[in-house]
Amino acid sequence: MANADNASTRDHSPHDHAQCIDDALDAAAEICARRGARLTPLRRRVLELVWAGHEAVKAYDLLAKLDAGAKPPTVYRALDFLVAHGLVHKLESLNAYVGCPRPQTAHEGQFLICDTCGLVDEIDAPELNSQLVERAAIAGFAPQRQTVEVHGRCAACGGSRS
Amino acid sequence: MANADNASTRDHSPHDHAQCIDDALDAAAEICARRGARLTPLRRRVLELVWAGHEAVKAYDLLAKLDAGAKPPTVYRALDFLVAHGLVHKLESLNAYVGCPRPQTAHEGQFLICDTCGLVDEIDAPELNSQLVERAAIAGFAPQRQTVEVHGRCAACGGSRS
DNA sequence: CTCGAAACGCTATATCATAACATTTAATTG
DNA sequence: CAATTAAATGTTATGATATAGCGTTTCGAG
Repeated sequence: MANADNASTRDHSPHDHAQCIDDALDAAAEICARRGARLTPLRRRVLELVWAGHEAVKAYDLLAKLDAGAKPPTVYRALDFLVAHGLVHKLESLNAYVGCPRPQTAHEGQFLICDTCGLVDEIDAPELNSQLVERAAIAGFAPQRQTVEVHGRCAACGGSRS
Repeated sequence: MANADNASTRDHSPHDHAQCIDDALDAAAEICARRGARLTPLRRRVLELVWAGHEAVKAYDLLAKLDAGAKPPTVYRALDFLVAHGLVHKLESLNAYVGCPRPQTAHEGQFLICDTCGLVDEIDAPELNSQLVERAAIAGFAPQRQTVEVHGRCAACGGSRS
């Protein structure tokens, strides 16, 4: 029973993905404007490419889709900017990137990554977050950044049901 | 107030680290024997090198410490074995490796990583784990592997106190 | 002792990422 | 609006991480 209203950002159900891209670009423009950050054509283009789907994207794949002749620093710099502004998250366990569906509010991403179809679902689990912080505090540890990535099978690929 | 009895595996307090290494090697030997897995001299040596401290270790640093002339596949294969048997964990956010202090029981690691001194503290937070699983279930997602890595400052480096 | 599987050595190459410096573009300000 | 300067981008080179593929050695099973 797929349910578009559950807490997931997105599943692989058919949807108007052009809308996802538009939303992401619009949100990015607004956020950058508000902060005085420059969403240059290059950065905008990279963001658009990252949002080609709801899957993780590799830096060199982006590179290949930019005008021929683009060099690695070009794409890495754009990604650095996008990550710094929370428009894109880096998935450490994949060395890949994914668009952030809720860039308006600063947050660490927590991800469900389907190893079968590649879908990346960013979940919003504040209770998880606070448990992690609390748990760290017990050890006298001051958290600054967290990586939470769960690999497995999404619902569409036969996760809990089929 | 460092306290050796808190839930952390280890802090940077002075301790008999030779004992840590011995324990790890003994545990590894027993586990491998029980499973019919071969803890060869090379694998044992790599495990020992990983346990040089409670910090994350890079594959190429290990390589440099092996007999001159060792090639990358040598160390990566040893690490693959150690990781597969839960004797070592890979830290995805660092592309580095750390010895597992509790290899007897299969588990996913959850780590507090001090960006100041490099200390890696593997915590055991089953409640965190089950929350993650539960949260995944809501999305119909079947978890198979998780990466939980928190970066920040450990107590000794001025995390919660000094 | 022989055989077959596992481990290891080795070469080459793929993949991921950044340092350093030159050039261009854009915002600032006089 | 021209001069100045800071930010962004282009470019070359290289560093860092990781694996494919194949030949050789080691080791346990029969």
